[in-house]
Amino acid sequence: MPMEKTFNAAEAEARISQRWLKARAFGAGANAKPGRPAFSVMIPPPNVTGSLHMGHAFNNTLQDILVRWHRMKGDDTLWQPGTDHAGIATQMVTEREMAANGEPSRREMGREKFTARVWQQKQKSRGTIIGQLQRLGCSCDWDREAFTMSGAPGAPADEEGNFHDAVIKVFVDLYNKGLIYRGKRLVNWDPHFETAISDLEVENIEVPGHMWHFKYPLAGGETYEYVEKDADGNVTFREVRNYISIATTRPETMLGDGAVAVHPSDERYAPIVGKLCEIPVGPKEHRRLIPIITDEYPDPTFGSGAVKITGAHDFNDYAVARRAGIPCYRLMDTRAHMRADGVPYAEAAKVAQRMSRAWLVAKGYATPGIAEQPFTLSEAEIDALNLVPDDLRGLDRYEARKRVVEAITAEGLAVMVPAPPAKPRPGLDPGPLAEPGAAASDEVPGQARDGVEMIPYVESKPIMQPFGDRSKVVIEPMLTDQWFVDTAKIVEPALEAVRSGRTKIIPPSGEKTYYHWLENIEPWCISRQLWWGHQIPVWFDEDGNQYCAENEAAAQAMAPGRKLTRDPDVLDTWFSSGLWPIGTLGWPEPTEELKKYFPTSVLVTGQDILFFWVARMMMMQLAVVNDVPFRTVYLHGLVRDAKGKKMSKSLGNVIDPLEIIDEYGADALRFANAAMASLGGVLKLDTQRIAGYRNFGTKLWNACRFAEMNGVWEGHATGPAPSPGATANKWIIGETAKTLAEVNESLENFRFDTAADALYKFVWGKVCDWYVEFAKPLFDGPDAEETRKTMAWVLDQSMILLHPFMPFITEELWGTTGRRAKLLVHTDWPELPATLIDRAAEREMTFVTTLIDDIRSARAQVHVPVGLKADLVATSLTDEARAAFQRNEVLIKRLARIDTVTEGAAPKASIAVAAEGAAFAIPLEGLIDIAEEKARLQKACDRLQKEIGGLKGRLDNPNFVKSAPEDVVMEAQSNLEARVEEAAKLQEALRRLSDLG
RNA sequence: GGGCGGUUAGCUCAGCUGGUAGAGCGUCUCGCUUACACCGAGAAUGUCGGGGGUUCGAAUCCCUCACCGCCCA
Repeated sequence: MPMEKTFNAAEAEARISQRWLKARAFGAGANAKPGRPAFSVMIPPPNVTGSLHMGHAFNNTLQDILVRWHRMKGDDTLWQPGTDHAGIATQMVTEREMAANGEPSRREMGREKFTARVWQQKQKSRGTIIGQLQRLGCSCDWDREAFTMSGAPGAPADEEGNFHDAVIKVFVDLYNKGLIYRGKRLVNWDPHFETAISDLEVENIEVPGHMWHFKYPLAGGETYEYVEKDADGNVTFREVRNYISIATTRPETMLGDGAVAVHPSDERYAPIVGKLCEIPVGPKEHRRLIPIITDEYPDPTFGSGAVKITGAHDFNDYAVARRAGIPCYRLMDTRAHMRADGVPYAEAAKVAQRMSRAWLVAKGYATPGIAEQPFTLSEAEIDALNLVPDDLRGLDRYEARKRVVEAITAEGLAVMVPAPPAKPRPGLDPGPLAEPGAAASDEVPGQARDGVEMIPYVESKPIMQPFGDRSKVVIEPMLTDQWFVDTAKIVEPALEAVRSGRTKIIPPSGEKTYYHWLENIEPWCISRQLWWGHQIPVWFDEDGNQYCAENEAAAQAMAPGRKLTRDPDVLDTWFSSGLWPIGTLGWPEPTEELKKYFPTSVLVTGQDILFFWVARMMMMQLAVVNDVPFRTVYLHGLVRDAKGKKMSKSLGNVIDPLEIIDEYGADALRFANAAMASLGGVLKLDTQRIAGYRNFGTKLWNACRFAEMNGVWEGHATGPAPSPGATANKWIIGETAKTLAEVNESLENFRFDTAADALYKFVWGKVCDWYVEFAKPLFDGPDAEETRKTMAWVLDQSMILLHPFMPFITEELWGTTGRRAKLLVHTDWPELPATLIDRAAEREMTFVTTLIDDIRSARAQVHVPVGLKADLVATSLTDEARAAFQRNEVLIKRLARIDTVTEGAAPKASIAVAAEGAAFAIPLEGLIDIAEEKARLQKACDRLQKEIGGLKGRLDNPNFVKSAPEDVVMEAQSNLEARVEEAAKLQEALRRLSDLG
């Protein structure tokens, strides 16, 4: 049955996939040859509930190319697949679906039932992305599919694997080594999911915001002289004040202020350091007094130079508070509503007041009263204090903000400025952004003073705000008990491994980023207040003592007779995926796979995930098994749309890889991915380009179809390169060997783009454009048999070399073009010696192809009809050129559309073509426009002259000849000679035409 | 503010350790020559972001400025 005109990807892909799977072609060690090394790759596990997007498609294409290549080379290959339980994301997806179905909420269900429900969701979703990866052609060992939560309590019976035990064991080990600790720390709190998240899961986005300026009155009506000076020390402003001016973007957090801080060098506030000031919110009779302290943190040039310190709700403030011993008062609950728990405000405020007083005494700013006892509170006692005034309790943080601003402004404690356009007073400098009343809700009637309308000073300005990368709500820094990995203690080996080259990161800029992050590593918060995940294996007794053990029985054994409760938190998903390399290979069992495939060869992943995952895997593997997880890390950029925009649903510019596969086939998408994969930078995806690579596949298809029509495949069997006699055949075999070398070298260096480029140029530019054309006349001559053999071999090599890039179409061709011993997926990657490259054949074919090109170009430019067969006169020929010409005369005549060839003098009316060692003329009396031909020749001469000028200039420069390497000088010399020769021939032709007039 | 990267043909990008710019797509002209119109033949197009420097020679190395992007504050 003759071949179709095009490859039917939609029909064939599923069928071919099935064949591979049925043959277990992707199993670990499939096609491995004795003595060959192992090659292993861990898939970056996609979210189990996710679906394939372009980033996955790109990432997995590259992995598959490497894996298929190594497998064909006979390496003992493993591509380990699997999915990630993705704590927050999966919990979110499940809850959303539950709500849509009208199922009971998570809280109504309770933890156990909910967890079971998420398992259902997982089983339902799991097939989606795995199936999509298979559609892309990923040759993972699917029988080994892993899951980061396999083996966890509650897992369905048919759920295989046991990743859970590995995770728990690592936690216990690290805990016992003192590398994991629990503590009350300020963490990023997601009020939507009501869990802590790591700083990497926070996106800082600049949004429009406001900065309010408020007066904090000094205690007891005290006053001081506030003086501002310019750079030369001249006084520019002087005023007696009874307050200190504070700027804030978050007025609601004033309730939790523990101090006001100024820079130690700030002379303006020196007189009042160590005094108390009043937080201007809350019931008047219970206003809290807080100390004015010094710290390096406040920037004297920013705002008023004074900063309120709210240790429990701001990371910078937290650091200041820790340094100064200032208490941190938590104001909000898990949903970022103002706290409604605890004793009434009046009582809490009284206790906090004593804290301030005690601080002054402790720091020596105040002398203790005779009966005054030192006053301290434990962390837990401070946390229990709710300093939210009764009327604000239970409010959302933004509602509370609004109320606080209103109350302060009404009381006259907002800093006031004259309404624009009047110029504001010095000392306040609202700047151009000063905006009366700010948001409509903040509007307060202006107060008349000295006849000028005064308004509250509220700056409208962009502020950086943290958002949860999943929930998209504003993150609240929150003081909570969390578990941390003491990363500082395990970071050094991870740094050392890259510094020493034990693990190589490419591109090298990735290494710089890696160092930068690890050298400034922060403790890693690994607890999450979720239900879906690995529950932390720590139990507490009634006294709060911790028992860390692999299970409850073991914990109980550590605490005989005590009643234990387990920590309800789960581990950060990245903690478990951090163990992906060893966990998927069966660790802690000393499995064969672990021995063979660990450390893994290559990790291919996006550069956005360097910190999240790569760096943490490095730290964890080194800490747990004292070895690097991978030899090489290949980082690639993010896939964008054709204009470079990030693909997002809201922008509507998402390109769905599955739609692309439907329309163009997986091979086209894969080849496009490979061709785009230059090192570094952004990846802009253009469907036109994908269509181009679909066409490329068709091109190969049709070359094979042509071969079939010419009986090339009859009796064909895969074998070594034939030894033909015809130059064209020798030449294409050499080209094949050169291409193989180029592909090998490119892939060794992870240059998927240059590998793809080399293959494209070879298959289209050499095989299809030239070799197939050469073969047509050869099939009619004495060399027909060897040409058939050569073409079969060359097309075989093309299929083999393209297979890692375009597995489907090549496997299909492989199956339809001959009797094959094995599937292409397991066919040996060729080893072609350089001796196959015949330099003489190469030179001869270059002569032939450039001559054909030049004749075609000359004809086209002077509008000789393509259909017209012209005559050719060789006006001069060296012996070598004559021999080359004669040997390939049939090819030249056919492709350049030449009728007869003679040697002799050029007729006057003819077009001229110069070649190496030869000059030709095509007599075309009456057919060509003399003026046009003259113009063409003149243009060619001009171009040559310019080149000659440049080359001469260089060679005439004694410094060039003296300092440049010898081969460069020689090359310039021979180039010059060739150009001069060519120019002479064209000049000669030009002269002949001029004679004609 | 700190760090990293980018700025090359209309578009998207290559261009290694300095030797005088390339590929795909798009554009234009011609063509149904029995593998392929998802095709063939031909053509056009760039003071390699600006300025300075090193060098016989710079897209390539150094400095500087401008703009863009990413990461971290």
